[in-house]
Amino acid sequence: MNFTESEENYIKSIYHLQQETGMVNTNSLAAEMQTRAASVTDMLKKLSGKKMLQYEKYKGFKLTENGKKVALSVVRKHRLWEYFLVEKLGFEWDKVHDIAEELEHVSSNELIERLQQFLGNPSFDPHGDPIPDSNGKIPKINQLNLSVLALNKTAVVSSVSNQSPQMLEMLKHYAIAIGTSIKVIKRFEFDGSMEIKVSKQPACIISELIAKNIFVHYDDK
Amino acid sequence: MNFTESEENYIKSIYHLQQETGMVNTNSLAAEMQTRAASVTDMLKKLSGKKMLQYEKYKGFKLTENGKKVALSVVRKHRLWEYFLVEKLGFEWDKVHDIAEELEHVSSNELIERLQQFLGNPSFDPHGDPIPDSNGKIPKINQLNLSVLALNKTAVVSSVSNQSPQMLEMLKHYAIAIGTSIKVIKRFEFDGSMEIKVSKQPACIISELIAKNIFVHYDDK
DNA sequence: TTTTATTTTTAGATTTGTCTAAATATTATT
DNA sequence: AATAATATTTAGACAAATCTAAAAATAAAA
Repeated sequence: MNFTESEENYIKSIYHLQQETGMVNTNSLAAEMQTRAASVTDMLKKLSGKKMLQYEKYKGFKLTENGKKVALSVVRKHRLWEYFLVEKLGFEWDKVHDIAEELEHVSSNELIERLQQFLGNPSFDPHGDPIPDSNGKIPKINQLNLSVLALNKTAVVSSVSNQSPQMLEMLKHYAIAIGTSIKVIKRFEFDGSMEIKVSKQPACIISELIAKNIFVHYDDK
Repeated sequence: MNFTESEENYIKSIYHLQQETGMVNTNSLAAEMQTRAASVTDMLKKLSGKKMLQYEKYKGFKLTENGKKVALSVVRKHRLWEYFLVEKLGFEWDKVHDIAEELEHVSSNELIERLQQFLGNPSFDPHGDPIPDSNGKIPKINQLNLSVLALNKTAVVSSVSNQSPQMLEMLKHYAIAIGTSIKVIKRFEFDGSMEIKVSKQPACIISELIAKNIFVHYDDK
């Protein structure tokens, strides 16, 4: 089946929202899409006509299996393009989102298969988010939030949930990136900040807010 | 100024047509765009409102200087993406046109500047067509048609005007590609066919039609 | 359990790009 | 120069995606 750019964007947003909440409601989707509830309702009808949605008036909605497939294919394209932009074209990660939003709607499947190969079949995008394979399978990783990592256990930064320029600036300052080794030396009860040790850096202190946006996994050597 | 995908496509088509004829008329543009004359008229009004066109009702039209700039920027993007698809992703040249038609509308200027650098600032796309630079300047090459190349003068294939799968198949068979050295040994009056010598290949005969689609230039060593 | 507030949907309008059919202009032919 | 043929434009309609304002359904509060 064929989808317009707008339909793909709605499907992708619904996918992201239902990851959190299971069921999605009109207003939250309107907020996510930066549009009006009335516009959302119109699109819901269209998508449910195309069997992308389980939708009951006034009750909320979620993607069908087919809907999920479409969502994953868009997410896959988005993340592969982000990887391309950062790794091949040298963009900073906070600059790639909007461009990938456009590239993800280019329709050729062969393009995306070849791109994936060209990039060396990456499993994670530059923010650490997993890249679904062509069957929609998502690579899993046992990650936990840095704010709950056991003391003095070395772990590896696997993803960062806030991808703003401000966050990037801070992470650069602390020399933290995806793949960096990190351990927590001490936590301070007063404000939740913590002393950490980043590989090859002197120990330093980060705020609770930063920690909550960093996910790590144990190095499975 | 901002342009829709549709506006960009019209501007690009007008550009290509006016290269041939100077002035463009409604019906030929409708044919080129695979649409109806009435739709063309509607768009002409819109583009002339945006000062992209010199347009007089019933008289024909052509791009303004600003219009040409927009056209060249779209052509640039198209050809850079074609280069990427062939050289980096390994597509055959007859498969890249439709994909580049979509990619050319991705709007980021930084993207295209970085792509150009990443590709090594190519001057010609995989079909031998020149790639305008960021100022709209088009690299020139003194090319002539293979059908009028002087006998026994070695030249280099610089572009091929028919880019169909059928043409590609023939060229592969003759081991002719962009950059291949070639000379004409003999012309046959009977049907315009000619005996040629392609580097490292035994001499062979090609039809007049093939020759007319191949452009060459003298190797300026 | 009414009343109030919130959420969601409908109704109707708007913009963009397209279409068909009819009207008008231009060009070619007798 | 009148008529026929062709090219172009207008008028009016339609689908997609959006919007505002109002109505209807649901949830929360008194």
